[in-house]
Amino acid sequence: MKESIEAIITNALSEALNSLGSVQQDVAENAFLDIPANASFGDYSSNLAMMVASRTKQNPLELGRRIVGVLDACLDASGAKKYIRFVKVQGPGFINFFLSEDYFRDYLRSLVSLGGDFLRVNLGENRRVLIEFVSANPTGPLSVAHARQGAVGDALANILAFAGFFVKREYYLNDEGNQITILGSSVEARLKELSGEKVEFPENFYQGEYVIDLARRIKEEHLVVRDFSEYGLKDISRTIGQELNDFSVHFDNWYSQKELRESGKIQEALELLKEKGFVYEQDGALWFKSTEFGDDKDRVVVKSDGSYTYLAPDIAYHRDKYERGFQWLINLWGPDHHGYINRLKASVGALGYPSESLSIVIVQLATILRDGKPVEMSTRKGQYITLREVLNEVGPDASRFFFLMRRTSSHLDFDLEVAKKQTSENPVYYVQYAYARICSILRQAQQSAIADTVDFTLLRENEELQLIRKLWQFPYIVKVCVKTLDPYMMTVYLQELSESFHRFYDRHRVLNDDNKLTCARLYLVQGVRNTLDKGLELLGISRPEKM
RNA sequence: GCGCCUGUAGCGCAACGGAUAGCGCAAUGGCCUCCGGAGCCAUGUGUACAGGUUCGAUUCCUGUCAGGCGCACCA
Repeated sequence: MKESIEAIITNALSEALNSLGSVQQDVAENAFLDIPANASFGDYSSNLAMMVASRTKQNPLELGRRIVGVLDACLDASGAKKYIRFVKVQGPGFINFFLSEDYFRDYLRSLVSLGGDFLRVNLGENRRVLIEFVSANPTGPLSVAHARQGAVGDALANILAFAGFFVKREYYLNDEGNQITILGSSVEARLKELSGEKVEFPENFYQGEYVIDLARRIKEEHLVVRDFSEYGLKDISRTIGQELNDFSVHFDNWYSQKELRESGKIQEALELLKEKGFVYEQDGALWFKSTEFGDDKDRVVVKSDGSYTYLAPDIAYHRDKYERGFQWLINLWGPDHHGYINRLKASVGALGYPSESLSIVIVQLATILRDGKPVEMSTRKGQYITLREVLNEVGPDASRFFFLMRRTSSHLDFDLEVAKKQTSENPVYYVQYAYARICSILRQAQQSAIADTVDFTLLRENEELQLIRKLWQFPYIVKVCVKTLDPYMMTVYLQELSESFHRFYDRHRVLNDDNKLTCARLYLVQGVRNTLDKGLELLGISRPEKM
């Protein structure tokens, strides 16, 4: 009952609208119930009256008042009325709902007694989601761009799982092709160099220091390597896995492109498209009619020399994702791939799947600044800041928070010098500090102070009620993250929650002379702890009990 | 040339088409006999430009200007 008050209000609103006879179904569906930033506009706010009024040319304020007039009966029937202090039409026609203090106190009671699971929201209904991210070519260490994708993808996967989706994380491993061949040649050339041979090292070889390291290890350990590509691939993949692990980014599956090809699935997928009449031959190549699905031009899938373009295995790969039973595919890509969205969506459409079942999230680049100047990045030249360096310099918690702090679609400037200098001023510490403070309080609290029966009505200070209200917003924030496919709002929320806590802490003592009050406040900070704990966990950030 | 993203306070960024455009940093001044001062409180300037859509625009549309990125039978 308590957690579904949102549903009750939504139902009551549409019932009230119905009883007024002016049903505008499409409008009513687009109306929303929002938690306004400003508490003076209530705890829930609906724009329903304005939406309908604009369509029917009525006065929104007047319509709002008429809705409120009949709303009372609808709410009364559901038994929710005792939790609603009043409903008011404000501003240009918002219908604002003000919940009672007891409602919030009941929320706190449930939160503490049920713990983190109480916060869970079921939006996914166990729908199977495959989220694919990072998928960097295993030809060099991960860059900061990959790091950001890792942070966003991992957090997003956590949030989706928490919101009731069945989530699997996947890394698509490009373990064959030109790039890998060149990698092998690069390693071999460096090895010869180390042995004193004079070899040429072409422009298109991988120039990075790590190739030399790799070759040096082969030489020093007297390894017999038959296939340098294979060796380089294995070694670098292992390094990538290790780095991601140190960054708390985990995958359920590493999907090999090589195995995909060997399984014959690429051919199968192309046959399928052929049967459906979506491919044709021209100039000796095989083309996919992606224009029939909204792409600007058709795309080659098999080159005139008989080899596949990148698109061919990708079509097969995505078909395989669906074949494995996933209903929703989420791909995180860098901005350099945005031109690729249409053709992949076209592929999915051609295979017969709804285009909404594939979501592409473009993770904008993180520009690395050193001494205020952007660092040129190129995998080939081996000039870039690696995930490893960021981890060493800034640490996993701060860097993860940092990568998530801006909207995923926004550019991110990351000045290494500043990040290092301001480590203690990084917002992540503000949040973690709140957590550590609470742990400290709980350590000092007498066990006896935590009673079975708590009088939550003792929590009546402004800062206390505001803090509980903030706690109560957590499930709403989870919903926003799912809707926007962006963990960013969670970072904002955790900072706001910490702020509410610090303010409360500064003005009121938790451990005080009044046993009953102490007890109630201990429950309050326990609730804050549960919520911070869950929020940080979803973002993949540690919760230190001492700092 | 075509396409995508971005122009908001000194800097970095917020604001499902909503209400008085917010937050952090930096700056100035206050707050520890008391649970962790990595904290709290106070102080203020702004939507690149020109039109349009509507009850209402930072948000949507058109154009101009400025910045970033992408436009392969590469991956």
